[in-house]
Amino acid sequence: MLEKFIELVNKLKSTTGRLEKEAFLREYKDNADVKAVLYFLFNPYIVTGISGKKLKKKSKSTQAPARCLSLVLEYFVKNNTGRDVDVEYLHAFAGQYSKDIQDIIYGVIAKDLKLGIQEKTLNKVFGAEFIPTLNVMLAESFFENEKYLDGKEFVVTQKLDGVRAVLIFQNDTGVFYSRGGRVIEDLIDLQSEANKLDKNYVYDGELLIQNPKPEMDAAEIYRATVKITASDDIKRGITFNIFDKVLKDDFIAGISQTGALVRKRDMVAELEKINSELLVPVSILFVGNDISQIPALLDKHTQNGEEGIMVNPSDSPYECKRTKNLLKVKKFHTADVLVLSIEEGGGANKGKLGAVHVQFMGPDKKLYTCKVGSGFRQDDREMYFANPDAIIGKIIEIGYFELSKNQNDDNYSLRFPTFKHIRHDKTQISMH
DNA sequence: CGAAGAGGTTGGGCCCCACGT
DNA sequence: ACGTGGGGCCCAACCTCTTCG
Repeated sequence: MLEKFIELVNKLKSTTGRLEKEAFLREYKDNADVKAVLYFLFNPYIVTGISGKKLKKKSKSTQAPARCLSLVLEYFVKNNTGRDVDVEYLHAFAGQYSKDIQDIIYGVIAKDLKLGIQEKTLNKVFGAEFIPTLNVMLAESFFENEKYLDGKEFVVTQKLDGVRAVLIFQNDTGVFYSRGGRVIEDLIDLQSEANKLDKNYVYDGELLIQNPKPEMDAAEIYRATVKITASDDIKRGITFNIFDKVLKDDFIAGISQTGALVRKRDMVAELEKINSELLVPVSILFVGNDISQIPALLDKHTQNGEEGIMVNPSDSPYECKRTKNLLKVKKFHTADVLVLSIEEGGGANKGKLGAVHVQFMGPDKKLYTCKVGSGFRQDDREMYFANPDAIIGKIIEIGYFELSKNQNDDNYSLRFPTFKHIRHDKTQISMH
């Protein structure tokens, strides 16, 4: 099993061409052993509890190595909580091999082996059922795709900052799935309300806490929602805010040709009839073709702490992928912040800049720190890591969505921070 | 030659689990 | 018994490369 897999790894690493990678994979179409490793590596529902930091732990005891890789995979499917004994078990097995092979074994168990292929390529070669996935419609940015709306009528709805969920009926039972395809268990009240819906359809929406306190802003409501949906307890007090409705057969096929406006009006009509406190229609705010209305609508729906708005062309399909037929309109802030230090990256960014630690000013005029690691280009990452003084102590402009807080301390941080450029003309921190 | 597709980086913050005190 | 750190997953943004049309 291991030898053949390593042979494939070496072939995949020998090229950057996707078609060539697909051809290599095709050679192993009938090799159940190799496919089993790929399945383990790319099935998102298999987790091992082992990653970088755990791998650095040194073994305290020695144990006899497992006989073969398939036993190791089997072991980690069952033992996935990341105990020291599990790390030792892995070290014992990997220790029998040379450095190169060890790296591959560790990459498989930590599930971070980079081969330039992922689930999409595997399913293209081995069939759509090979790696189980769930794909929902994801949005592109409005400001980068404004032209796409030219001459089209479109529908505007509110953008909700909660937890994305799709409701799919299986054997007459409503099951809620997260964006990553995980079942969201124990939403007992919502599941019983869901029985009132048409079971031939899939409902797409956002989970949010039911009665947020008036003083809570959108960020606090989001955190309160995650707190409940991510816990193992029974999940009560959650509403399902539905923004789309698609025939189940179409959803499984990956596209529904029914236009967005028709789908949304149908959904709103159905929910008004049911009149449930927990199944809330995301109402239509605007229908028309005047793009100049969008900034005004955005202003209106960010003033009281809302996240922004969403736009679908009226007659566009529901597509189970990231698409311009769903555009998100959000306001980003910019700030000039001070770089305190830099941090090395991982993977492809090893030996290059990973992130910078920056100092910014909170609304209380006190100074806080956070990290900024997105937005750098490859040549930036190389240059700043080789010459840290080119960025440390300098003011940089960054983009961010909002100031954030966590439940552990009183510190502020920034949500979705991204690097823009160095401000050679500035010496002071300032927030906009 | 630009758009689309796919892959791989990075952030904050929540949960649960394992481990050390 | 309790605090802390790691892993996994929720929210993402953004860059790079290949292939398609």
